[in-house]
Amino acid sequence: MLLYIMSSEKNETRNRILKATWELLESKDGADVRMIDIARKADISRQAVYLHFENRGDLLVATTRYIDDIKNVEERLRKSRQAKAGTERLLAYIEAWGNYIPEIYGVAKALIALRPVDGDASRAWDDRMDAVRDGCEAAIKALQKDHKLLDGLSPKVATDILWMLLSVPNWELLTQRCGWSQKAYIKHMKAQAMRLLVG
Amino acid sequence: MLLYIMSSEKNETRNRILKATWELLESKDGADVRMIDIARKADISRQAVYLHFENRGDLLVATTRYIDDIKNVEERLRKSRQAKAGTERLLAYIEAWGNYIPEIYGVAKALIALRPVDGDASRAWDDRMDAVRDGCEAAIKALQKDHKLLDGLSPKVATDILWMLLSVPNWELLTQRCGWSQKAYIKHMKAQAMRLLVG
DNA sequence: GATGTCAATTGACACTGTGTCAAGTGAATG
DNA sequence: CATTCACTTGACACAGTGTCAATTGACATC
Repeated sequence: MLLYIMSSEKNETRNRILKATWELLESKDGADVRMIDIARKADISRQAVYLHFENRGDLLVATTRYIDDIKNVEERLRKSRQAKAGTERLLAYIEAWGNYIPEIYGVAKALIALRPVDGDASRAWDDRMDAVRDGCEAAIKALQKDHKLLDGLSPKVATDILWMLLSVPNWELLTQRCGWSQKAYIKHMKAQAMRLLVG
Repeated sequence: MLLYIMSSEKNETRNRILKATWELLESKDGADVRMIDIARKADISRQAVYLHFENRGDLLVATTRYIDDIKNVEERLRKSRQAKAGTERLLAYIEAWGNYIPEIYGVAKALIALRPVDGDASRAWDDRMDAVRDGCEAAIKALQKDHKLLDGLSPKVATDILWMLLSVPNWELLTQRCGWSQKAYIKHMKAQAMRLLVG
């Protein structure tokens, strides 16, 4: 307990930086969030940010971890794994991940924007997407076990398709540019997955 | 004829810059192509690039136009519009656009990367995507006319779905990260469109 | 109460890339 | 011969990232 408080106290500034980063990335729809903006929001000097994070990429990566912690992704996705029947599980996964996207969208956008330039950001984002792919793969495996996978579709290809369907750019296109509500997005994604994967 | 030669001669350097930009964006998989790289490849000084293009965004936009001209997009897409039956037309459009993506991929990537920062690049890319959407909409309309549109699907939603399916990020995910061949990509996209839209 | 530690501050600076400007060159045009 | 045009060169402003050295103020320890 003492240890917990200590580390919490010690990381107070660090957490304030992470929170500031998150909030700025969420609010400013663009990714033109500078280090100085973050510092100002966290009420410290620009240089002090570098006492806690090596560079911009490092900070963004840490921010995604921070959000995961607070939003408790693991918990949510675990629930989707409890569904027994293959199709139920597929739908539960779509619901869990699909509803998580809007919560990380701000950071995701910044990370994607940094991708061509920053190797760290690139790796961080790819790692996260690989994790999503694992989830897709597991859902497809469950489908296959129940003999519900569409005829002529290999698990690999089915996983690829589901992964594509649930990508952040697709969510962005449909909800931000096409004006779909989050509810409509989830509904249609479920319907599409059923049509494309379940036979 | 004289006029043609004159303008061609006059624009020789301009075309060399466009060609250099294109080639660099294609070759360097990243988008870290600097103005000086382009200038060097075009065999002129960095500053001279600004005699032909206002800024980086302007140059990138002009490069997409240049590629369109050389690759003759209009011609290709027009062919897809000649198909009479709704489903034929849908498939022809997927084939035409789907096979065009790899040819503009390098520039597309650079333009997308610039999006959060540069307003010009943003607008340029959005314009191009709007044009694709128009193509999708026309294909869906043709489908509807033939009473082939899946029951319960509005033309708007159907257009959105087709647009999403044929997006560049999806192409990137499937062919670059999942290792699909271009041929497999086209085949599966057609199959998916049929499942999702045709009833 | 002196000492040391530690987080943070301040001001300065190097570096990169974009975009601008002024002066100059060299070849073609009239 | 003078002008024009595309281009060159060198210099510079500006923005953003990342680094460094010297300093401050709080807190802990002996």
